[in-house]
Amino acid sequence: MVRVRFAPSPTGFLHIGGARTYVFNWLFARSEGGQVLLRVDDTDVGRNTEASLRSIMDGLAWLDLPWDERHFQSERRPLHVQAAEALLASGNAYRDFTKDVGPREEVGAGTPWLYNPGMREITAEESARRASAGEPFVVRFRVPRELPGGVAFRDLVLRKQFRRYADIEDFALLRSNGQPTYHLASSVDDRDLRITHVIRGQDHLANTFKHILLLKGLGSAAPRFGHLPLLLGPDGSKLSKRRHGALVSVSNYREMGFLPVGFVNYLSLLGWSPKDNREVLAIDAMLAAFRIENVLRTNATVRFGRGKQASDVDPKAVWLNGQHLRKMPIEELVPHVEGALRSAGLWTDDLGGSRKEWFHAALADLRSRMNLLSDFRTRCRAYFSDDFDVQGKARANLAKDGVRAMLRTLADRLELVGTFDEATVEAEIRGLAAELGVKAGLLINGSRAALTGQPVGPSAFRVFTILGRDRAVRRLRAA
RNA sequence: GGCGCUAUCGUCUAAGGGUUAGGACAGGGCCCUCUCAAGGCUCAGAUCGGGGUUCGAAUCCCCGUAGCGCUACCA
Repeated sequence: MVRVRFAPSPTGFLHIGGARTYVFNWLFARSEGGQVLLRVDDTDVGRNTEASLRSIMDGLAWLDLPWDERHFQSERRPLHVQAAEALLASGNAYRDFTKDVGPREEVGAGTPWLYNPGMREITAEESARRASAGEPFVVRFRVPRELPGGVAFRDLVLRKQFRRYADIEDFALLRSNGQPTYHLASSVDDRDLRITHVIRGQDHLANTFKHILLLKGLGSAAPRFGHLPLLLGPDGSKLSKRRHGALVSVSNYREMGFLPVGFVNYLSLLGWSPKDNREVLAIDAMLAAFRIENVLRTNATVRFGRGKQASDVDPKAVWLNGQHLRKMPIEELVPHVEGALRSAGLWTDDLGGSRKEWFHAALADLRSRMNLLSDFRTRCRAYFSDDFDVQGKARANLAKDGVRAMLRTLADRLELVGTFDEATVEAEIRGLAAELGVKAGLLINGSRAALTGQPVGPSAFRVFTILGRDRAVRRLRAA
């Protein structure tokens, strides 16, 4: 049984790179009939925040790709400590009494740091004595650097990987305060939670050699690994919360009005493709086409459009969302639009009841012009409320010679016609235009402006029937 | 500095020895048309550089170069 995990640390909001990692894990596991676990890697107690955890959970839930289990790493701490002690006992780890010097920032200083001198040689007896005497220490893994070989594994994405023991540093397992490090906690949990495949960013590649070593020291088999290419910001650097801020926050996309499937589709295409020129993919289509070995090895740039606005995301993402918006069954779209309308106070319960059919029909007419859910509460406002602004160009259309008077005449006539359908409305408008000797466009565009406050939108005749006779006539007169 | 990963239109990508190097977004044009979209058609636009191997290289190898990652008692 395939079991994957997504392991965010709650030290910031969910960003687009994390979301993509989740999407790839999910697609891989589900396409293999496997399970998806969520593991909150909260070992760095000092940096964890409740707000961050909430942001991550909300963001993942919004993606609508459900997980099977959720675990908190902090709750598993005894297991981690136990593993560290086992490694210490077997000689695969040792105590390092060097005092903490903080981050080593001397990059470019020549030889890389691999271990602190003198510490590997301390005998077990002396080590135990100093520890019980209260001397602070960190527990490090003893990399068998005296051996000629190295760690080899076959990556699901990058294929054959190898690193010499001599190039792997003696990484920490336990901090001097007794807290497990990420390496220890993550590896031990992967084992205990029976994770079969670890799919994570390429920034973890160097860690993987350590984790394989660690697991081997524990006498356990390592899972399979797949390292995803990184997502780069427009400036070319790895996407990060710190550098790219709200621009890469998943909540930004949600607030802009992305459909979960539109957003997931966009993410799925960053570093992967079904190889047959299809791009607009529903979840089941992604599932059917997904192959982890088809994931690219090259980093992808996330575009933010030309401007610097948070709303100015990759135009292709918006396009993809629009494709889903107009291709998905209306019934599936409805709850999303409902949410958008609710947030603007435009939702009334009859839209789900007595006027449900009308609502669905209106969406069918409107959605080809929309790309984001938010468009329904802005550009479509006049269809759901009598309280709407008249845009500049629409105002200009109404201000043209005698247009307002003509619209009132039109209102009078439409009030009297027998059936109120598109053909009738068109006949009345064209007839009136002919009588008055003006171009039909004058009345058509004027009508749209009066009815919707906008210079653009669906066929003006259609707008009449969407709004219905009463509202249409009222708005013509009020223009 | 050390250790790695990578390199195709502006961007996302297809082609894993043989194609006029394909598609999509964005951009230009045309059609449709009451507007705006949608849709259809179309134009422009790329194999980082240099060496090999081969009848033949975007594809395999090497060297450069560039970008990115890692190089913590962060994850």
